Amino acid sequence: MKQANTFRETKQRNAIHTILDEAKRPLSPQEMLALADVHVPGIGIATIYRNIKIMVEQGVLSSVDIPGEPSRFILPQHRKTHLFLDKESGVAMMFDLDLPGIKRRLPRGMKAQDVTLFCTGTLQAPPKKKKAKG
Amino acid sequence: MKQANTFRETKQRNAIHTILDEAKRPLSPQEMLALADVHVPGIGIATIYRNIKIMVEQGVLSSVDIPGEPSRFILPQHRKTHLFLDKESGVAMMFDLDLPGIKRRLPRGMKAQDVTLFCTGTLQAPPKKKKAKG
DNA sequence: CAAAGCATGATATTTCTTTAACAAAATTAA
DNA sequence: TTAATTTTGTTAAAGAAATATCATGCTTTG
Repeated sequence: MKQANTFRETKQRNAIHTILDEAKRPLSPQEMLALADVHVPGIGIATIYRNIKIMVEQGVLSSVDIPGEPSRFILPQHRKTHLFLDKESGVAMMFDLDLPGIKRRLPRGMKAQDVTLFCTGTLQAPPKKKKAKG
Repeated sequence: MKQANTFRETKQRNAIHTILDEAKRPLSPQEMLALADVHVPGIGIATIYRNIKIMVEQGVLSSVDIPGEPSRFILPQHRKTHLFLDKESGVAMMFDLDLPGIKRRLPRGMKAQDVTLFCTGTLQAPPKKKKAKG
């Protein structure tokens, strides 16, 4: 019998979702490939792109554009307003920060819909979290 | 006698500089082609890219990266800190705006070298300037 | 104004990111 | 477990931006 078009659960698809959930930051397709490869050795770049496309259409993934860089992707629940990019490592992070009345402070004629900070510099490694009973 | 490697003055090169000087905003190579073509009909895209490269090396031009867009270029004397992009028209503008102590307000671990606002929305046409005796 | 050599325009090529094609493998429903 | 259908990995190919090539045209210098 012919089935309706439905999505299947695969190791690869689960791995892609897992690494995005754990990263909590925007990942490039290449970063996703490297991280997913730990869970599913041999996973191919086409699988990454294929699932990015599908997940974005489903609304499970959201894209993040960065100046002069390929797009990154993040789970919507991890998305924040502003961006920080460590240009050495290519690691991108998002963060929130209130900029009160920022839209009203723009020059005449600039009616902004979105306003985000884009910062570049160096990311210091956060102190290791102590595990309970660790 | 063999000449030292020197730069020559051409219609094309002058036109490229002129349009950048008049625009006072970041232009994409395609925008530059269209605008320069008014001054020098038939100018080719290769000439645009060639001169962009040369002028950037000379420090006469400075590049401006925009998320999800090809690079724009601006004369250094027109460069400002922040960016506004009209996504409809593709027109980019720069502006200054003080964000006091912004670097100190970033989350722990983010040591920023550069902090710029990136705004998208709609650009309203500025009111026409009246010329003296106009 | 003539020779030397840089610049131009048209086009081919490169580079990088993303998508397509397809046989084989994996998943699902019965 | 079987049969149907989706997914995967490999590899080719598409798209877009930027660069290289090269015959011809311009600038410059003497």
